[in-house]
Amino acid sequence: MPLVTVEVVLLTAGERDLLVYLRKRREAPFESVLSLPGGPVRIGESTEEAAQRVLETRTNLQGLYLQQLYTFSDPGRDPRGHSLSVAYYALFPTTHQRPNADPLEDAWVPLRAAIKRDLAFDHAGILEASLKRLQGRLNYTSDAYYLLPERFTVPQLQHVHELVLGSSLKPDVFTKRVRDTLKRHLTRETAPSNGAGRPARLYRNPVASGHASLATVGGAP
Amino acid sequence: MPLVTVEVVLLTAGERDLLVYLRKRREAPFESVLSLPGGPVRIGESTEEAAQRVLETRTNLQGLYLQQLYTFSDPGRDPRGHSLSVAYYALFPTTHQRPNADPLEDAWVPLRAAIKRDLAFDHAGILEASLKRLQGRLNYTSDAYYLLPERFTVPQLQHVHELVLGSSLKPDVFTKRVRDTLKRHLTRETAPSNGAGRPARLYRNPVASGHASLATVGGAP
DNA sequence: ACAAAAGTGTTGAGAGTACACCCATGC
DNA sequence: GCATGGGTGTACTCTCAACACTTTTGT
Repeated sequence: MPLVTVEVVLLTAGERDLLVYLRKRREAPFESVLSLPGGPVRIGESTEEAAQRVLETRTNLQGLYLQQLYTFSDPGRDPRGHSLSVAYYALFPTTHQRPNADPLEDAWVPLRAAIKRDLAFDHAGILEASLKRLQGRLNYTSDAYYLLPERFTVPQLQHVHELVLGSSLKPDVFTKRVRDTLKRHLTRETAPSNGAGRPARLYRNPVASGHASLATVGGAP
Repeated sequence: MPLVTVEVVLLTAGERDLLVYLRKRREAPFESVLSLPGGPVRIGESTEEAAQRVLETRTNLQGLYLQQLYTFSDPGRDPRGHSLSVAYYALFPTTHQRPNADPLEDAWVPLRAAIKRDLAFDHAGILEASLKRLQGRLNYTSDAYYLLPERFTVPQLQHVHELVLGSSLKPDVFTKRVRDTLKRHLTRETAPSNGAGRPARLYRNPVASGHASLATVGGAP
């Protein structure tokens, strides 16, 4: 029987690209190579529970939005022997500060750069599949909102879309596309001005309930 | 470690609904209950290879179009113990006759009826997920063509779309939607008349290469 | 006042729908 | 010829992109 593991692609919105959480492996094979957080699935737990457990162990984050991506089962993907990985992607909102335990151990890496790097196992391929899936789901799911804080502006939402698509969008066109669906969530507040220009209006995040929470303090970070 | 298996949702186009291939279980649990063809994944084979092997063992069909659906891992899904199933759906064109070994052992069941039945394990849920996925992919993939023979007509293609969507489409609207993409594959032949009305024009199937082939004769069929 | 960014109103092109009409076959 | 179903052409609608314009802030 192949060994069953999960891998988690933890993503958040950075300045110029999506950022993916990677950690430096301590064990062979691929010692000191960057890899996705992951681990074996235990008896009696679903793969989704395993993914949540891995996330909490590595980053102290609980209850993140998870989406099953694909199951990778090429017998050659792990040099130690046949292992099968159920990959999930997790979306971390820009609400809180990003957890980052030890700069020598883990890192937030720009996604497109990470895909081109030499990562452990087939993890570069898993990142590529995550990006493609996210791009495909962008316009008919709420995925983008899981990358935004509890209050956000249209320009912020546009920025997330641009990060996912990897191209820039025209502000007026984008605004029109989302105005109708968003107006239900308009607040009377405006965002603090960011130096120049008119401040944007704030919207309530429609998926705020599913947002991240830091686990009870006591863990590593 | 959970046990790793594959399940295959083998679908084809029937008269009034999609048909799914189910077989009557011989073993406990769920003895003599209808279930999806499936089986354990062997060391050294990918889940896709395992799915192909299961298909060939059960139906003598080789090289069918397969699509990974989802991985089901609820620890309670198998009463014997924790097992994880990677589900695939397979599309069987209406080219050849449908294989059907023993009417007491296996059957082609209308999909929507099957979803409502009491099937073994969580197989009804797997069927439901297959239908939803197929519906979502219908308009931006070639899935529909994998259900059609090597030569097909626009009304046949429309019929497949109607089966997947579960609703009827207007012939003129549908024709316009597919005409441009299809005209590259128009042949000079026309279909034999089906009793009344003008015969439809035949098109070459754009995905005919990926079609089914019966394995070397010698098995059960 | 001016620059910068947010937000709005108007126009025009393209996709998709409805409707009407023409074509090829069996009886 | 007529019924039946396949195929096409035309007008209408609705969405979406482009462009021009107004609003609100910081300097």
